[in-house]
Amino acid sequence: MSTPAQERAPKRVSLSRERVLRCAVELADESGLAALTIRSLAQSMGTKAMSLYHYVANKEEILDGIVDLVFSEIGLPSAEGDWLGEMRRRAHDVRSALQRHPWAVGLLESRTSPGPATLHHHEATLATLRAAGFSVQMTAHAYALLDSYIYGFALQEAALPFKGRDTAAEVTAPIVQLFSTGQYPHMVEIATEHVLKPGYDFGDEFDFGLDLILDGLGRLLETP
Amino acid sequence: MSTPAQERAPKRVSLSRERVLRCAVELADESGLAALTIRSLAQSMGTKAMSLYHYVANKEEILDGIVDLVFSEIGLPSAEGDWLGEMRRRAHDVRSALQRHPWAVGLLESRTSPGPATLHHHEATLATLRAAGFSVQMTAHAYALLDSYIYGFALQEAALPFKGRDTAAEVTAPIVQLFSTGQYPHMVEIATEHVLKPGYDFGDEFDFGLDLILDGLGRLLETP
DNA sequence: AATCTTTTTCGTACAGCGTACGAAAAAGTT
DNA sequence: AACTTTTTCGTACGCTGTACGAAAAAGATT
Repeated sequence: MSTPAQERAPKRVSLSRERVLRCAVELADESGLAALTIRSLAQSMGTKAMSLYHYVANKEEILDGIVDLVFSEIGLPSAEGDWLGEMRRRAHDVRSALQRHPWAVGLLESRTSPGPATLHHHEATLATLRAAGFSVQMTAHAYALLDSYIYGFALQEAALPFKGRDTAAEVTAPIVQLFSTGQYPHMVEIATEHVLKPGYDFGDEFDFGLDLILDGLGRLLETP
Repeated sequence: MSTPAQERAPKRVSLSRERVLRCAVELADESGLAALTIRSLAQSMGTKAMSLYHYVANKEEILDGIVDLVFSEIGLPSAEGDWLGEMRRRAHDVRSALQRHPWAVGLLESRTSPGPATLHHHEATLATLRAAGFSVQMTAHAYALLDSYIYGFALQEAALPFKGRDTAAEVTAPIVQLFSTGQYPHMVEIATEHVLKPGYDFGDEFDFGLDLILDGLGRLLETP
């Protein structure tokens, strides 16, 4: 080690738009979206701020780019497979991608120009629903419903002060203590009888809603 | 008019935490979250930046505060009413609040300390579900599902480049032109046969998903 | 009315942000 | 070796949140 281990060695790598975006994702994953500044990104790539502007027009383009990069990680559903399985798998894939990159959820709200990976993803999903027999209208309804649920779940998950199995207790217990016998009896009830139970993971709630939705959609497909 | 009509008259008003937050909401509504800076907020109140810090500790507290203010606009569901009607009304209320204040959706992801109005809202919703006969576990499932859907829908709505009835065409038509006979046939299909139809409003999709979800929950309540 | 105390305002300053501009350096071509 | 193109980046500007301490205003007490 030449540098006295103050930070991750900024290994100098030949630049490119692709690499800028990949490093941006990495940096956001490690340190959060707020830490993703042009200067810090440049430093993590072993270069200087203004050098990046040869590959991206501005920061907006970086944000658009990393959102599309997240979508590119998600496998495309197949119109040939059974739609229920494909939609369930897709839902899980999208959720886990948004779990790996929690900052992406907050970015979705402000990105209005989808990238190519995003467009391909939408196209493949629509194709699968249409092939399943849904009408054009029904496909629009179903897609809006599914994505609303997935994004909303990811949004709530990103806002949680804890993450994963058995990690809620540390945060929740003192709050419950504070509220007990107070003005929030039902929140305390949910906390003590559900959240604080061993093995609790908010992520487990995902399948409940997903199955209910897919069930409802399946019902509508059968009885037109 | 003394000042030559350059901006909205910054009517000097006696300060208070309450008023700071209210003005912050107003400013974010009018000019977007990015325009909500300490300096611009101060100017809109006819005072100077540092004066605000006597009422709020920092900007984070302002963001927490305005999110809670949005929740305070939403009527509380009643545990006495029929749960289905109450939950439907609540869903619509939350959605329209997030439509009035689109910036709030993006803020939800980063706020981990809910304010009093938010807590009261959660408490009342949980109470209604429990009173309807849902078990503790089922209430947790139902709440996560409903809020995921509502937030996710609001998120997608906020990301749309158009808003309201018959406004999609202007934005969508040129894109369809660009893509037609191209690699996105199903997106074009949805656009031409659904989105571009007169009277289209993405907001109308909300009820489809909401009814499907409430239907599914009702079914689970009856057959335990 | 004068003095003292507390509350409220805000001028100045600083580090960090995105990025415009143009020069310097490097790489590629002839 | 000379010229051209591509790539790097030093400097500077206006913006951000906010630390610090002084100034001003308001209230209290004598």
